[in-house]
Amino acid sequence: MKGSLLPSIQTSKKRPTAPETRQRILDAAAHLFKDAGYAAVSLRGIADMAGMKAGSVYYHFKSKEEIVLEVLNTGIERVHDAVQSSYDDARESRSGSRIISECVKAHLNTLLAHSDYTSANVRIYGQVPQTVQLDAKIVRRKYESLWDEILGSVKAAGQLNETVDLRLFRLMLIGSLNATLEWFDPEHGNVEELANGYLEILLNGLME
Amino acid sequence: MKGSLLPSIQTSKKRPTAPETRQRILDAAAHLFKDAGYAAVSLRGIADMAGMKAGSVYYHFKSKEEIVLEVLNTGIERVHDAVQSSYDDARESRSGSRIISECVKAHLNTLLAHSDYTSANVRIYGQVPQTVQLDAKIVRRKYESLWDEILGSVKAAGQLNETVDLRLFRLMLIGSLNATLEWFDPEHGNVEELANGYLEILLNGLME
DNA sequence: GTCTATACCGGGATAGAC
DNA sequence: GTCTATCCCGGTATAGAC
Repeated sequence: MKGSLLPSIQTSKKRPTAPETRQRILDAAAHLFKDAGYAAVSLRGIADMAGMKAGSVYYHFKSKEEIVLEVLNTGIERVHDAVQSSYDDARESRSGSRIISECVKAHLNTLLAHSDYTSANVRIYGQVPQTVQLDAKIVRRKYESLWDEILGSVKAAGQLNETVDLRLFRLMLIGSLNATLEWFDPEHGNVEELANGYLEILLNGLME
Repeated sequence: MKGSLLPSIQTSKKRPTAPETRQRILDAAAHLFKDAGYAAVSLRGIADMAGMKAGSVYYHFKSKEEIVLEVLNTGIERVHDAVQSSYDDARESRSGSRIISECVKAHLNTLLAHSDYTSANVRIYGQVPQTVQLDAKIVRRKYESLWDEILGSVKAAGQLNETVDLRLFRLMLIGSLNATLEWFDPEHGNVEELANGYLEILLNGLME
């Protein structure tokens, strides 16, 4: 499941060409998108950062939409992989709070420190054309399912407050984690501390 | 403190003209901005929804930036007023959870059901030019201060978990509330139920 | 106070030389 | 595989008639 199954946006079969240049374009696009949003980023700007002229980009991609779709999907694939891997490791512990903690840290680290693709996804998903959103939704949903599986397994082990609505909690959790993008600066703050602070509130609650 | 004190963006002194038409333009802009983002909305689109031609808008506003700045500030003023009012009412109860609950409900109701201006602010703040962001930051900070006051008063009454970092909690709280904009549909769901679900997790925590 | 007309710019995208 | 040149469109903003 690399970049496969992209219904509406035509991703020209298999690109036989220059995987390295392709990457440079995608890296540049992800970096610019996460800072400036979708519409504000021009192909000229992307090309410039990738060290080429705008026209040359079209040898590698059919359109701006094809570029952004690949950025979007790569972004989710990266958090998905990171969280899946943390989940696989932590589930042996059979500790619900341990499992959730590790997965939250994986999500935050990928989002804030490791991947422009993931932060670009969070930042611009709501700004891209509907057709792109529709295509990107497939991979997104798989990521949501992963979290439902994680939280479901903890609940099944009887380690969760019975009254908590899992879907609602997942939405709140991912939403609050993604919202850190608006204010957290990884240059200044420490992601581990951030995660611990959030987890304390989420796991134990606010009230005395 | 209506729309006063706007340093960088020149808001032409005092508009002696047609407050009603002005409102129509701002209403249209807020509505379009909250759905499509900043760059994707054109002055032609705003004018169209306000029932006029693009050129006419410039009789009322100097630029797109002046329009968006006013939308942004109005959006914060509205949540601020709503939350302040709920806070004033609920503080008599001297119940920390009651106070927080009412203020959270006021924020969510304004954001999701009552004000396009507030949702526009949350949605597009990160997309507008730096100059506009800088000007809009003043009003934003006052709103953050209000929440610091609310949470601080509850903590001072000894009703909060001692270990909770108030600034971090404020960021997490507002972030998670604002993130509901991405998925919650007020036509389908009930804001009161949403608020109750969030509050249960935030106040009591997730773990058994 | 709103209109039409238009200037001006920068966007995405294509064609063809190299 | 990248370049230059160019097309076409739609954006913001202005000028001047009404």
